[in-house]
Amino acid sequence: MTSTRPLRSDAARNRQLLLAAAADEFAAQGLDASVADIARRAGVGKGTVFRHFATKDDLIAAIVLDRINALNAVGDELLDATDPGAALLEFLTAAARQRQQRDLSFLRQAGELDAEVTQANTKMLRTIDGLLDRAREQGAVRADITAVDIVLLMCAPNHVTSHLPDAPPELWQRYLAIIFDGLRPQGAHPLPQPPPTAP
Amino acid sequence: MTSTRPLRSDAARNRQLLLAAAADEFAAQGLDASVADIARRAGVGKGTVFRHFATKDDLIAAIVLDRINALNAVGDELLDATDPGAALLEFLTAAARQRQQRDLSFLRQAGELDAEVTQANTKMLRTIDGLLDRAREQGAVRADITAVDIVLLMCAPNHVTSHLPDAPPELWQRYLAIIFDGLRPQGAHPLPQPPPTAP
Amino acid sequence: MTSTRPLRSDAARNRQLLLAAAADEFAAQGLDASVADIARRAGVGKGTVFRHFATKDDLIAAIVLDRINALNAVGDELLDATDPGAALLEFLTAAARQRQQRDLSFLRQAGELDAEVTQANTKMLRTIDGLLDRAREQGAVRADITAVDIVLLMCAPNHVTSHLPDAPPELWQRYLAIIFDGLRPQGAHPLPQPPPTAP
Amino acid sequence: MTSTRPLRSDAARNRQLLLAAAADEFAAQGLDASVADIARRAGVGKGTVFRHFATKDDLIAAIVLDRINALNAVGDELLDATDPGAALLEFLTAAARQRQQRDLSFLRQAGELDAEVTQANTKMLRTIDGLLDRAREQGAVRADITAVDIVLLMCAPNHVTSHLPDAPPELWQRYLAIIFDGLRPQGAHPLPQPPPTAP
DNA sequence: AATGAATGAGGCTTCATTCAT
DNA sequence: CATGAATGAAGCCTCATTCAT
Repeated sequence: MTSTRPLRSDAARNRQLLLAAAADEFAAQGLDASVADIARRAGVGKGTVFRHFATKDDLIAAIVLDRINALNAVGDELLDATDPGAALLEFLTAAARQRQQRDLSFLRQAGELDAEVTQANTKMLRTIDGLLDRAREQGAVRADITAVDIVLLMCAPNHVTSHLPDAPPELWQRYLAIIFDGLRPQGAHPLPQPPPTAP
Repeated sequence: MTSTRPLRSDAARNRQLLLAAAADEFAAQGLDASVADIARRAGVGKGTVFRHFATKDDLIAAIVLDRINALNAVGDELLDATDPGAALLEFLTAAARQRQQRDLSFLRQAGELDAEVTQANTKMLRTIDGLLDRAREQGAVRADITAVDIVLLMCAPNHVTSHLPDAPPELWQRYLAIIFDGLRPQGAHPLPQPPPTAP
Repeated sequence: MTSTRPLRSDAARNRQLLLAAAADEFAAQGLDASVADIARRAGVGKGTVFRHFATKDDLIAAIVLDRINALNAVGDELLDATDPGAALLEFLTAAARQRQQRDLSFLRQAGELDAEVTQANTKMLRTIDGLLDRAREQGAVRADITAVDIVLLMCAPNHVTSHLPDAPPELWQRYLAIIFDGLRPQGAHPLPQPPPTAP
Repeated sequence: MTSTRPLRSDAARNRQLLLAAAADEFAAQGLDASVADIARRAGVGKGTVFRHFATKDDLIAAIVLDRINALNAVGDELLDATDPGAALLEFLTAAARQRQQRDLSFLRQAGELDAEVTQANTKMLRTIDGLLDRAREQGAVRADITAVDIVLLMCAPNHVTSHLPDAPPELWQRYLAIIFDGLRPQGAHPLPQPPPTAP
């Protein structure tokens, strides 16, 4: 599915419809939104979902992959930004905005999925490493933070606000700001645990 | 548990067994761990679960209630601590240690549940308010942080580490430290969004 | 249980309490009222129900037996009545009043139960035969009716009114009257099917 | 079935299979025949039952609706019959034949179910009113009988025979004849209770 | 002898997935 | 290719019955 067949015009359209519908439905109902609901929202038959994604998990993985790739694109552009500190914040902002509303933490589920997601994740780590290095050089970020730290903290703002029934849609910005302040060198205290390794 | 019947000798034991088993199972498999699995882990029959908790949701609520009450107890003691900043950190540490390993964020689901949990939550907010006031006076915490902020951020360290398949059990301390650094006055930047109100 | 042990004073009381409570509960909720509900209504523990009646079916059988015996007593007295036609109507009235409100047609279920009920049923048939013979002689009842017919038609008035959600409590009298008119010789048409035999 | 979708070729067949199987199973085991048994008898999977009838109650309602509609069709034709008295008897015969063997008195349960059944019931009352008026004019039926009486008495013949373990399949005709004789003007005695109102 | 805790079979229902149309 | 019908495993829950207290 990486680059097998070019995929016919309307089949490609259905695929996009489905990814969008699934993302919406998962956002609205959580990870156990039913395939039937997704199909209905996409305006296609239930069977069509399985023609495009052999498994519900595959569908989830595809969404995750899409998101990581989009983030990677953003990240790559930001590597050339003039203000590295602002660039890193921008990256985290982009990440949070993506998951708006509800925390789509299928990341874990998807982590068990093969090749593509893992690969995209690895690439993301490299990109973040780049952003981080530059920000650190600039003194915008404390020294004891690694790319894995960033990946993990990335989900926090959305998760945190998901506990509030009627949170205003941009509330995550508040918590991203707090966390980002925690990443600055000013007032940084030594960290009690070493950074984790593999993502 | 409010103040109904004393509960017979062994029934009480089973109730505790079940609460523990359920917490474990939820931690291991997420919120949709099956009642059957919980019963099996507790070493009782499936029916026994329902004798103690009329509904799966009731079981969840009971766990949540237990935890909130425990936290409230810790919090109340910490109100008398000599170092208010350390006390707040201590409180957050206790909270995170409770959820060890995996993020038990049924809090939201349970929030919709009746009287007792809501009430305990309200009390927790008041307790945190107390801790926060004192820490703020001492200059250990920035001024623009509210008790609701704390409640929301409380879950973050565990959630964050839950994305790592084989995270070391104490890794959450690292992220709690980072977040707590974000709560300090040093290096604090103005927050882009106002604090949310009702929990 | 026929006449084994005299049954201690309060045990006998509990037995009556249970029979009454069960009859009420069955009348109120239908045949699948739970044993727990019955016990609660009787004000005893669930276990006590099973001490008195080994099985839910046994409990039902006991109720049925009680009722049949009561009817038999009424029937025996009516054998000496001066107006045989009125006596038969009286008997049917007594039968219907017993089942007031809801049709307790456990008769069938109970029919599968051994000795006692069967025996009481047989006796009832004989009693009805007596009532019927005398009424027939008097010309109050058509000739082609048998005791089994009476036994079967006995349940009809209550059953019929049970289909009305808010039937007035004495409505069954209306249908008993209609059916009884159908048993009179005046305007009787030949019956298309022979009378059934064994009850 | 109201007027939604045409229903695909084989789906329609399964629907009929299910209705038939359900009626059989209910007749054989009473109203709490299990959905699993019904599915097995229909030769389909358990899930298929729920594809066609969202709920066990819906299935029951569908059966009831089918039957009432069929009866209504019969009744409408009989409105044009030459002998009104015979027509009414014919109607009651059709009703009883439908429920052959065992009394399917889900009518009450279904009465609580929405629109369609209620509506069909109302129509049935009107039809019976028509049959009754004409029979009364002809002097074939006593004056104090209402359509609701007929609806209620309709179930009696089958119910009555259901208490006999091995009743011959046409035995209900005997009791219908007796009851119908009770509806004739000859030998009618005044009724002790007024007719009920709403069905 | 009574109580109520424990049990597990069985009921209804949902849902991912397969398959005939 | 798309559709939606069919399937059966699995989930939550109820309840008659047994058993320790």
